[in-house]
Amino acid sequence: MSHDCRVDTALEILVGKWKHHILFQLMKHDVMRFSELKRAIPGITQKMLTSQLRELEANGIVDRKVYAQVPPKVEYMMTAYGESLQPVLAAMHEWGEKHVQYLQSRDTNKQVQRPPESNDWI
Amino acid sequence: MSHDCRVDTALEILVGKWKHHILFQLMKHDVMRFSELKRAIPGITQKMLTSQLRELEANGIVDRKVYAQVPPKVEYMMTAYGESLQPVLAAMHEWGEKHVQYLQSRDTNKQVQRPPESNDWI
DNA sequence: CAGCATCCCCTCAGATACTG
DNA sequence: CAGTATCTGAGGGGATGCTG
Repeated sequence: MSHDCRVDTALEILVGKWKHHILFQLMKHDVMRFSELKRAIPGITQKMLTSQLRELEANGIVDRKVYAQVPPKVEYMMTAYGESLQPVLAAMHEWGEKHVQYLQSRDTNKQVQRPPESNDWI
Repeated sequence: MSHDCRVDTALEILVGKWKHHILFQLMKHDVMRFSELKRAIPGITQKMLTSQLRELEANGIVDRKVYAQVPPKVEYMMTAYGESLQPVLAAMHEWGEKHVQYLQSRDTNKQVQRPPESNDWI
């Protein structure tokens, strides 16, 4: 009743300037080291990457594996539970694409059609 | 910046402390006046309600109908296009519910690992 | 390599007051 | 009734430096 809806719960997980980029990478690559993630997400700082990963970890979305060695090696991967976000992200991605087209067709007619992309969500 | 996925496009529409509450109400009621929305969403201020509605309107999600009369009367409703958000919100809501349960079961029983594959989320 | 610690800025959103 | 107009504080996020 007062649950209104749990959309905000999902939003809390996804909101954050970089969180869905991280999820995108981890869903694409299975396992990634910290530096790999940083390289794969242009513009992100260590601080942001760390904090966002910590939040995702605290929510059970990603797993963190630390190897006791020097130099340090830390691997990140989606948890099985985290994978359950896939349909949600897919729905958002799909709608987002439609919305981009919608805005283009609405705002102006001289706008060129969007070129094909290769790195979409599954 | 990120051309690899359109999740952020959907996020831009949904993010905002009150936006999904407004969408929830408008999807439930078809047509609502400004004051009805304000009453239906406890805690929201006029400023927030106005600004969020303006953004939704600018994105073609909601429609604003002004009656030229005194006192003023303004009605808000989902656009046909805005209705296309419904499956996205439904997916997020569904996942949010599962996540709440997941957090509860994880917090109340920290020793036992939850079997990830035998589940019905999604 | 993978971080933590600081400092700082800027936006979001709350409170309050005013208006056609 | 349905809005504007201001002021303000909190915190999300950036830049930089240090460390095991």
